[in-house]
Amino acid sequence: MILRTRFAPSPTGFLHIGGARTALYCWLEARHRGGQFILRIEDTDRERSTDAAVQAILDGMHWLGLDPDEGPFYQTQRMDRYRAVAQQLHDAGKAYWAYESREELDAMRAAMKERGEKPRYDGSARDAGLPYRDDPNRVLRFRNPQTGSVVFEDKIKGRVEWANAELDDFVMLRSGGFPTYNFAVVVDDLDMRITEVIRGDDHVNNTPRQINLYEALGAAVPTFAHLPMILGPDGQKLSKRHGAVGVMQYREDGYLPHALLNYLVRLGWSHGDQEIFSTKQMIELFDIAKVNHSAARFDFAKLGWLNQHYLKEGDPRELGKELAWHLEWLGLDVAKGPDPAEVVVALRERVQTLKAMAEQARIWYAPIEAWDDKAVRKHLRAEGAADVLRAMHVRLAALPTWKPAGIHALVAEVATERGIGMGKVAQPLRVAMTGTAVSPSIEDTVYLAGRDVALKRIDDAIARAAQ
RNA sequence: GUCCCCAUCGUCUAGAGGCCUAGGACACCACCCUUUCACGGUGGCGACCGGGGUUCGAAUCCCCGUGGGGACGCCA
Repeated sequence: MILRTRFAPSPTGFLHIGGARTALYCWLEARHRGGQFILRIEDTDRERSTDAAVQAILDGMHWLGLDPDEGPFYQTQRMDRYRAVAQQLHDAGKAYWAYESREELDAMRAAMKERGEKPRYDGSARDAGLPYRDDPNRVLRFRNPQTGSVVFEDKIKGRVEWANAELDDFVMLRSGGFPTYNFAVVVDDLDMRITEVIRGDDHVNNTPRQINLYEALGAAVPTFAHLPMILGPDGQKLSKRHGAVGVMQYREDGYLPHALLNYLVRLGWSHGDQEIFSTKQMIELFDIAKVNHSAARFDFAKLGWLNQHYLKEGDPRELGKELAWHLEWLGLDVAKGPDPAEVVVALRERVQTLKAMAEQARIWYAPIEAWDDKAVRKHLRAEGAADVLRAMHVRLAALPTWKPAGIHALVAEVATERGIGMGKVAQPLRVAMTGTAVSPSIEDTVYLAGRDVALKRIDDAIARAAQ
């Protein structure tokens, strides 16, 4: 039997970091073991599901390169099937109709809590044999076993045993006729021939109910693997405040999909001391059974480090395309400046994200907007700075080929000629080019500006130095 | 409240009874490199939650405590 995993998000929000890791692990497990990866959208909650969220999830998965072998399947398109299975279970005496109102249910739970018990449905209608009737409170409940226990071998957590006495008769079909999560999941996983269910830790306690359902259906139970949660940097549950923004937000913030994948694969799993994994290595080495048992915190500093690692390793042409996207996002016209691929090479050792890179590259695509007073005073109005700038202007204007190496030679020449350090030449020039005292190597900074812009900025700087 | 799970540097983790004087990475600090900022290099700081067992020997196994997380819906 071929291994099949699935990622089954509900479209009530974007694909966040926790979901992305679950998807990655499902995908890796399938790839590692030559299986198939299925995507299913769990949209039975019509109140909260949105088309925009569906699209956000699809976009996020695609951006990360986690394309499914099958799907996306949508639960809302399988209603007939859920109803048929529900009917079948009802006819077999394994489900029953119940008509308690929400208020009654609330009161029931409140009373149990009062008594120090676990709040749950008390099974009032379980043996009442109530017939189907048109009632706004009508739900179909599963007749869960009341004795014994459910045992399963979780691939991550190990043996898990759950007393049936802890479970209640959960709702399978809501009053509107829509299936609930616990019911739909089982029917879907069965129909889609899922052999390995990999999902978040928050589903462990749903597992025993689902296993009981499989058994009521006389079906084979898949294996389960429950992933520990990802917490925010403060150790609290991930929320919008932390990293719980959509995966596409990471793109906007300048992260590379593979950096995110590499970060995520190491969050809860490891292979000795290895930190860097290519996609191929992840597939080769990933082992669901070696996933950690404890929750992990999300750390932006390490993600940043990984991102820069891939910025430094990547193909400048490819990275340049993505940089162009960020430049446009900042409202800059890429056509008005240097080839983004060259900018990548000049800046990738000094930034962690493409967003920061685009911001620093601004000086080559648009006029200098802000002057750093301190830098102007210290370098532009320094003794001999104007003279150095004039000398550079003359030489740059006459430079035969506009290349970094040639520019560097001129800077060295002017410094030697005057018996001053390189810094005395480079810094005034840098401020002239950028308005600040910080930028890439001076030859790259000048080169990327282009000859015309460079000469004009030197003129402007000489004027400014005299002010 | 009830049930379930978890517990090694600030963070991610290595560790499957002696290999541990607890290793790596990020972060942090110092120095080196240097035309700025970075990158890089070298070094440093830094952890087995507490208490009981088991054992010749425990970060590793067991129990209790503590702390953290999750779940208890006609949400997933």
